[in-house]
Amino acid sequence: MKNKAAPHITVAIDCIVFGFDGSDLKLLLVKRGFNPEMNKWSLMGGFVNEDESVDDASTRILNKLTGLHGVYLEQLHTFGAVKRDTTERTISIAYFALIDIAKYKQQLSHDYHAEWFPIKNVPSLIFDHDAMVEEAKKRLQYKAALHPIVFELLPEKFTLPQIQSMYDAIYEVNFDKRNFSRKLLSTGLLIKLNEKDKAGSKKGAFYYMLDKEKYNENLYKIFSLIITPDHLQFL
Amino acid sequence: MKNKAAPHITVAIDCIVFGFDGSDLKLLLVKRGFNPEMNKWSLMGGFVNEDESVDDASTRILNKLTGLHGVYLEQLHTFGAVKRDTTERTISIAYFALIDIAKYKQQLSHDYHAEWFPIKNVPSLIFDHDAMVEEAKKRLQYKAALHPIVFELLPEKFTLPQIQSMYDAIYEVNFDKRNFSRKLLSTGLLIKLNEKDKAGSKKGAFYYMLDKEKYNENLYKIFSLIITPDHLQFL
DNA sequence: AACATTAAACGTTATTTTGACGTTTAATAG
DNA sequence: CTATTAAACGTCAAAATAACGTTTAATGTT
Repeated sequence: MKNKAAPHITVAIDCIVFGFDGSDLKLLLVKRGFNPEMNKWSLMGGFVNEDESVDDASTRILNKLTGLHGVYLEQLHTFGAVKRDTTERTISIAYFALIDIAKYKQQLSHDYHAEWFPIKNVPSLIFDHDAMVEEAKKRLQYKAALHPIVFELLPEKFTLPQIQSMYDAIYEVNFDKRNFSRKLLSTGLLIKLNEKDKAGSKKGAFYYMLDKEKYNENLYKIFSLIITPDHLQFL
Repeated sequence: MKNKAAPHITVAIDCIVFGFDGSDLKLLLVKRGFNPEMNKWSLMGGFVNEDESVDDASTRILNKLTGLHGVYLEQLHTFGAVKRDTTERTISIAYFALIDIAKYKQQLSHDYHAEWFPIKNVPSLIFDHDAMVEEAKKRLQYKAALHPIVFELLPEKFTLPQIQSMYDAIYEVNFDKRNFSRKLLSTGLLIKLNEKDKAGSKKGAFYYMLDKEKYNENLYKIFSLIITPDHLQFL
């Protein structure tokens, strides 16, 4: 099939930005600043330029809002219904990002009116953005079942109760804290520090960090956290 | 950001078609019929029309070559490097399909010169099609770890040695046949038939089929097939 | 200083699952 | 009737599991 007759379509990028603040999983939304659907909550997005790859475009767009570099960013799914945008035919390549909220600099929020929402309390969004968020949540569940990517949501040092809170939020279940802790520590992925975080209890919880040297050989062990039927409801 | 200034880009579909013939996992390739790269092996593809969604486009393109309906088709990844196509800027939305080769009607192969290749013996492909195949293999490994989608590669009735052969091919390992069989049967996903397939041995192997009634409640159990470190090398 | 309180840490137990592997069986060929 | 072959059936010690209880560290109050 020759290329010349092929239609040309506008290609957009939409970003589903997940953040964790130490106790809750959150989603970053922006107020749309123009018609149609002005002033409604939306995912952050933009268009792909002619001289950049779609991955470069998504990095540029994400950096423009958050000011962050080196954020975990993964392509999710391309949404391509004919009438998904009311102005003209547009396909959107959706990416999801994982951000430690403590690292997020809010310097751009006056430009975009960006705001974090708890994942359980997301307002209705424009176009197919609701569907994008659902798809991203599901992808996160799949990915986190077999890969420790959710550590991208944590700061360099974190506690066991914090990690568990994050897993509880992602899978929408309550893991047994004794079994969760035993299994996670048995993966060999963590280094225990001598400092404690006293914010959550009187005793204080030990800080941990990822053992980068053993990461590659132990990362597959993360699956053992989720093998109980209750934790596999997302399938 | 307003839409009017956004560039328009050609949007293509490329299909990675996996098939299983009862003993080997295979990939369907076509000989490219026009320049550039005429007569070289390539994935099957086409362009998205203005009046169809990307999912409809992929179904149309796949049906055009294979003649099959109801084929398992899943969006894989959008490839969007600037110069991935030498004629003009094109992004490609890659899908992978799973086909039972016995159902495949070769009526189109004179149009496209389509041919099955064993997954371990794939020739070099045009553009970024090699990367698409690698990405699809990895996605299949991820997906099959948590979901019994690979049954889409099997006929209605299949044997235990056939399923294992398929898993061995997907994960590039040799599962222990006694443990594999015990675990798979313990999922409750299969119904044992009274017929035997005598092609592979003198005793003959019992046929099984999927228990559709118990599918939803048992599908998560498929993960138990792959929890040994050797089987998780794809992570 | 003593006591109360709280969440984190440490732990127990019966059951289930696991990997590694051997043996028996069904059916065909000679 | 015997030999052969792959499928089916199985054993076993070790490891992991879910469910849950107890102890500890540290702070606040009296």
